Amino acid sequence: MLAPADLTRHFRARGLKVTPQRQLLFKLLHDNATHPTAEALFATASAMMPGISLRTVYQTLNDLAAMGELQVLQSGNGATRFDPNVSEHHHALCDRCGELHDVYVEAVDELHVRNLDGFVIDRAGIVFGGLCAPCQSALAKKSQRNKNCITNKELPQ
Amino acid sequence: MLAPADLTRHFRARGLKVTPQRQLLFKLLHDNATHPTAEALFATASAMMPGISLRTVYQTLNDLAAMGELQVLQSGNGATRFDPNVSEHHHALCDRCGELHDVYVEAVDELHVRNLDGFVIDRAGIVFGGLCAPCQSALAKKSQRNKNCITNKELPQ
DNA sequence: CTTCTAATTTGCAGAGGTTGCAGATTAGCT
DNA sequence: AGCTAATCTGCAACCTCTGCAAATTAGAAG
Ligand SMILES: [Mn+2]
Ligand SMILES: [Mn+2]
Ligand SMILES: [Zn+2]
Ligand SMILES: [Zn+2]
Repeated sequence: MLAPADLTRHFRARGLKVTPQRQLLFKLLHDNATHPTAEALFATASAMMPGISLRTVYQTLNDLAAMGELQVLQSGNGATRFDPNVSEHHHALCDRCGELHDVYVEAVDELHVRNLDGFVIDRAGIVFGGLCAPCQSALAKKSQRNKNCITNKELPQ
Repeated sequence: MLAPADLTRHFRARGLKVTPQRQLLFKLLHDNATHPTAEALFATASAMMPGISLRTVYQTLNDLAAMGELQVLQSGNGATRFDPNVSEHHHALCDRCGELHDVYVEAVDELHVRNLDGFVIDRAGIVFGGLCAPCQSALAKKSQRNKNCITNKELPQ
């Protein structure tokens, strides 16, 4: 996504107005690598601009996505996630904390794909599943704590 | 997903009952490559068994998914799609008709992933975007029809 | 075959995410 | 300062999916 000042230009050039609400969202999104949901942005925005409407957040996110300034991602559960990083990249989704990390994958378009059956590919999106570093430590600690405990299988029925 | 007869065994073995509703869904899902949504299955099921409840369809799909007999996919828009093909495969999503095609990709785990930052990957899901064969023909025909039309750019302002 | 009971089915209400709508407000041009 | 199209807001509505409780039933047991 472009910097706030550039977005301002782009919006005006398209006959769109640059309101305080939009400027705030431009700032909150710029360089934001958290892949926030609309609700998450709304929460942050509300703290800085009480009274801003969730509807406005959605509106602005949709506008930015339509302009190609945001990538739209589907988070496994419910809410859509918005990604200001529109460079070619992919994601690693942690099974434990649910966070999405940006990853860069090489030679994606050299993958050998079978059964295409005439389908013409023009892009690819990869989501890796696994555990992020912090969650690995957390799980390691937990299994350490349980080392002396009897397991379910060992319990008397 | 296993064949209906085998699912019946598995369900009974787990103390789950095999009702007519479930049997119908087993049949509708077996070898079904359409990646149907719950609503789609409900529509088909309703035609064959009037009165079946959408709630029951969801329940059975969730049970099957929990047993590992169905893969759960997120269709870009809203509804979850269910996939009885649980072998390792990926998908091609048509931009025009929205259908998902099964594709098989080789050497996925040999991809070079940068910026992992300690993340440990244990699986990958790839969605390719593009146009399926039928939609390519359809679009070719449409552009053929428009060949003699003046474009917007050429219109007198 | 009858009886029994835990599992299942249903219908409906309700949660979560997102959009349509219309009246009040305002950015930005003149 | 005035004008007007674009925007903001609040709310209702929509869609997908789940929780709940009463009615039904599969399948085991006698
Ligand atoms: Mn990203
Ligand atoms: Mn599939
Ligand atoms: Zn994590
Ligand atoms: Zn298509």
